[in-house]
Amino acid sequence: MPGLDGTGPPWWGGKFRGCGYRITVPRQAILSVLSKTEDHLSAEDIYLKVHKIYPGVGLTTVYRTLDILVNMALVFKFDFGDKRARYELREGPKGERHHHHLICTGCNRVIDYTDFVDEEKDLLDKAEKGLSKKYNFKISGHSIQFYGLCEKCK
Amino acid sequence: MPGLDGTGPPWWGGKFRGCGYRITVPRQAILSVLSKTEDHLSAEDIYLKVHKIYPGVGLTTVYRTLDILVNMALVFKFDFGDKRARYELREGPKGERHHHHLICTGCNRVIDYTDFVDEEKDLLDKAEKGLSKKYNFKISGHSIQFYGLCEKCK
DNA sequence: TTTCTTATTGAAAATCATTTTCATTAACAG
DNA sequence: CTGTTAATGAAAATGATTTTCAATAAGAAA
Repeated sequence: MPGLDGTGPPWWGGKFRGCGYRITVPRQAILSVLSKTEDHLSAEDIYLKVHKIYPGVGLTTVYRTLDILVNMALVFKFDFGDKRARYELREGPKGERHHHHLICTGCNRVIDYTDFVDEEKDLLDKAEKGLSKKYNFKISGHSIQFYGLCEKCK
Repeated sequence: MPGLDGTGPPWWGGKFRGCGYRITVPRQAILSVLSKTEDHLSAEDIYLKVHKIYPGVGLTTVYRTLDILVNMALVFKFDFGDKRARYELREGPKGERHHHHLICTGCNRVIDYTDFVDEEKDLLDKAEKGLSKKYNFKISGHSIQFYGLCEKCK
């Protein structure tokens, strides 16, 4: 198999080893695909892209690798309400961008937005503190999303 | 079939007709179950409860009815990350309570909370206005949830 | 480099919530 | 009471994801 292109976050090699995982061609290919897009790809989207370059890589491996990447906190997994999960590298091509999603219930298009995230952060921090104390809950994450109809669909 | 107990929101009879739907025994039974719980029931949970009293009612009908109820805005449909959808009557036994969810990723327990919902509402209103203008998006709803580990699981 | 161990893999089968199909039944308008 | 047709249940279909299992390849050790 030909070598990879070396794109993608440079640090995951070490992180992988650190977690006891082997660095394999399919895993590199999947990370490479994720690192080259701004989109919210489904497992099958990723499979198709990887498959073009490495036809040997199967869908099962894509699922397994994505699971690992999510557990390693290298990748976000989202659920936008259609059945398939979507995946996004935490550190995108332009560095980490904290953002949320605007989901069109008409065409399933997803718009990233970064407006209000600062205000949101304040509120979320406050809520997190209050809730974790009141309910004795160890909060590890949150999700905010808006649903509606995009320009074209409304 | 024996009659129903007459619990549940009193107004849905008319609302049903208004939408051109027939009032049937399975539909009444499902609404009755929903109106008697504070829990976040899955379709199968509801099926099992309904089935105890009306063994003739099938799971398919539960799914179909829930779909209708969600579309009529009588019921909320949630996705807590385990695969099954959860359903909640909008107007619960104690009247409508605007609340959000704290989801334990350990045991899948869900805690309703109403703290911070006022502050959240302010933020959400502001965000909704801003986003709908900026992205020309007609916002129809939102979802906020926190994930973490509950008392027992952490 | 070569060998060895075992994590990783792909293909196919299994899962499982949800949806569809279709012949039968029951709401309810007239 | 009767006719129309929406609603129903059982079974089959769907579709994303997971599991199984024998074959393969990563990387430590020799």
